[in-house]
Amino acid sequence: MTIPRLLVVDDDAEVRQMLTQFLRQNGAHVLPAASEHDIRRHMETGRIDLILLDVMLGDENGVKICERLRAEQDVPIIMVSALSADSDRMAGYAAGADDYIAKPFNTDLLLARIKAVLARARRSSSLAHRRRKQRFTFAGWVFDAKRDEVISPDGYQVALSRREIALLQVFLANPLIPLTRAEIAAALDLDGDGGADGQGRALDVLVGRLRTKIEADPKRPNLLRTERGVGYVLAVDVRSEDA
Amino acid sequence: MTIPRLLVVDDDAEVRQMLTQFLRQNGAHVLPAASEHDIRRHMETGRIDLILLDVMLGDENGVKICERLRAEQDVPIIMVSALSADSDRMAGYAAGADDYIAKPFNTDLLLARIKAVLARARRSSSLAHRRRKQRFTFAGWVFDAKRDEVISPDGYQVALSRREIALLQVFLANPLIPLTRAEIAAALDLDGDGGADGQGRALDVLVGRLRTKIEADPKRPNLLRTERGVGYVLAVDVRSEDA
DNA sequence: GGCTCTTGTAACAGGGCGTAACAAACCTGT
DNA sequence: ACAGGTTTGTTACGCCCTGTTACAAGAGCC
Repeated sequence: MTIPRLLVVDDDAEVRQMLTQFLRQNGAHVLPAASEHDIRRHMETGRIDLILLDVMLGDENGVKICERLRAEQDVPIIMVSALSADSDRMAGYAAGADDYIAKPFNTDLLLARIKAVLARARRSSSLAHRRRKQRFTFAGWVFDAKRDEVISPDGYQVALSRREIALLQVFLANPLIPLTRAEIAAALDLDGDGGADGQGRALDVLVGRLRTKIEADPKRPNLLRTERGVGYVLAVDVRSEDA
Repeated sequence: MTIPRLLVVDDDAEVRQMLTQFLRQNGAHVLPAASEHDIRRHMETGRIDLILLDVMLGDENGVKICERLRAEQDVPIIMVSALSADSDRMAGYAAGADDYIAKPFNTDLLLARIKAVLARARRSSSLAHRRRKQRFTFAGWVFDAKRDEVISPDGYQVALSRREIALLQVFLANPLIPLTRAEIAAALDLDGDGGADGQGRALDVLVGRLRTKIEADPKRPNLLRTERGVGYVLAVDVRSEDA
């Protein structure tokens, strides 16, 4: 329903960067990650449609990670590796990978395989996808994920832009827990982390805009509170129902 | 878990024989086939869990067959081919294959990939097999592919032009999946990709026209949604029946 | 109070997108 | 072939979305 969200896992920053850029140009949301810890953080923050997992992650072992992920969740995984021996491939498949690609690879072929895996996942689990929570209520507000609509406590319908909706969803998925700027930025596929860095106040501006639409008094936010030096929190609990 | 039923398609009797024997030794129920006709016969007779499809079938073309099968039914397909060029692989994936294996292959690896594909298909507890679709219903609308007719939720017949029908069909074939401008343009044989590029806003206009006919409120589309910077999605699921 | 670092926000700019209007191409029946 | 209607691509204009920048306000610390 939205743009596919890919998790690119590679400990080589250069490869990660290259892949991220290429995939973004082809219409995907890309969340870069370098370790199993990164993966889990992202999986908690937001929905992931597919993981592109490098096998050699420094001291971590991609195959093991794949096994663990597969045991816990049903997320499609494509393994990427410099090892092209049949035994390595078999290890990948045995660990539950949906596909196994040897480096160096043709980027267009990679794209084709990603699409194949995504298409298969979506074709078969469109029901499961729809079973995701569809309707959130918090502090009198109602957010309908199906129609991307927000209704204020006094019944007015409020128009949110796509970006604002995406941001709201990140918070709704993590009520009451403070999210760092980096986490939010990653979940939104925003490049620059703001704050300390010189560049990229996009997140602050975005939060501001959302506040003007859903805060009773944007000057004194009650819902989207600032955690100084850290990030933001959705300061109320959220009730979610299926559609 | 029941014994998987595989369809082995190869026009070379020797290869077919070898594969059949090997797979049977590994606990599969194998049905040999040599042509598209054979495939269809078997698909009608009984349940098939996976098709192992050779690309070169004498005068028949495996890729085309794969495309047709995929359009009609939701059966996992692994393509097998002596052609190992990236472009060949891509053609396979584009035709909807779940995996692509180049000959000669390691039989154990083949087994691993078969298991991987079967595992995923089983995990996603395949819905009913889809037959050739003649009639689509979505959000109350009915599209009859045979008569190129569209009927609105309140029973009125709506006249769509050729181009509009073609566009609608592209979306109906990919419900809930965001399609890039390029993909849609390619499917419609539209030359210029629009948006950032200088030329060719034909797609936007076409989408707009379809929206005026199909959307309750064209200003705020609920069916044909825009994915900014990417393309469009049909935002509702589609139920399709054979005529 | 000063100093510094962080956050809020107004203004701006670039680009994507919707759409009205126009013109060319395409039908269709005569 | 011709006339009238329909369909389809192009163009132009303007709105809206979104990231950037610059500056103001605030928070914390000494």
